[in-house]
Amino acid sequence: MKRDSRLSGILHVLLHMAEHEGPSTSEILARAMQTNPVVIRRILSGLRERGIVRSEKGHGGGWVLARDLGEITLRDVYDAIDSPTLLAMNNRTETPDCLVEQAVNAALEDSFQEAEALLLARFGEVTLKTLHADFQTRLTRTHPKRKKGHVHEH
Amino acid sequence: MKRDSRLSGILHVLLHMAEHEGPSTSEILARAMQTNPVVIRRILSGLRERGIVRSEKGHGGGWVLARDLGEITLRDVYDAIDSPTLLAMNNRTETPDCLVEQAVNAALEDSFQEAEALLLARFGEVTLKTLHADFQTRLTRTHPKRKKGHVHEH
DNA sequence: TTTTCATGTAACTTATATAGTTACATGAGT
DNA sequence: ACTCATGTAACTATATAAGTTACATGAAAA
Repeated sequence: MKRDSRLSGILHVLLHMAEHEGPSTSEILARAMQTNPVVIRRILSGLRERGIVRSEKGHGGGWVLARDLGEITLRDVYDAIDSPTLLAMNNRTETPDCLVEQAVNAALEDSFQEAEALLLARFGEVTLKTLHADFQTRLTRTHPKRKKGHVHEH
Repeated sequence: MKRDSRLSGILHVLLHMAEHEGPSTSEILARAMQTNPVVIRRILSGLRERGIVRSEKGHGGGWVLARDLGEITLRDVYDAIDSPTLLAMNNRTETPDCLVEQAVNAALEDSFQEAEALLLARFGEVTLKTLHADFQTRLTRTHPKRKKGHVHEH
């Protein structure tokens, strides 16, 4: 299976939006994420529906965060991209007649649900503000002199 | 991504092998798992390398468990099918230059690793004997009269 | 010793999901 | 009117699991 990297990608994009003065166009954001503007618009449209970002058309248009960084959890973002499948594994049959398979499925299902619950709980604990603070720390470590540096080379 | 159901499928097959007197052919096992014999042979060949099953060619040949049910954990089986990816999500870039992306990746990576560790730990706690006992319980609930029933209709 | 049966394995096809691209409509500002 | 940016449908590319075909290998039975 090709693994889903939308959450990782879109968090990156959101933090860039936060650093950017005024609206960011999907073209600029796509460059930061090294992908196509349509991919950005597609993903961000989900976040717009959830009130995480806003978009404007035309001159001076683009995307802005609709809430404070501290008010956006990874869980919010995950939900806004339509809660993609977390686990790469599955039970072969969802509701098998075979009692052997039922026993197997029940055991696996337990573990799967625990792992999913743990992931979602972690996502709920982390806000974009947390990530932004971590970024600032990394920036200071890398460029100790500069108070507020550039973000990257794109 | 298409989700991996090999673990679920092969556990089912192993328990059927345990119930079956003498060697089970890949054709019989494939019928139980509703798939192709080659798929069974392909997966079981990994388990053979780990000493979980043995196979014999020719008349009266087929597959048998090489160890006691209590000596085979789900973790053993998982490893034997080559430790497939557990999580359906990925970081977009593994070692990004961008500090923003590094902060994002680090946060996600933490959660991902916790979830994976939890799954593997659970797999390590459960043996085929556990699953077999659960199966027996289900059997008794479904057919209270019978001491030792058939397994299923395949 | 030939036939039958079962595994071993390579090569190919199918199915499914993410990601990327093209093309064009819509609407806001200049 | 012209430009810029989003909105979105439709198509293509890519990756991975799963299923299938075909045939070689080797063991037991006839």
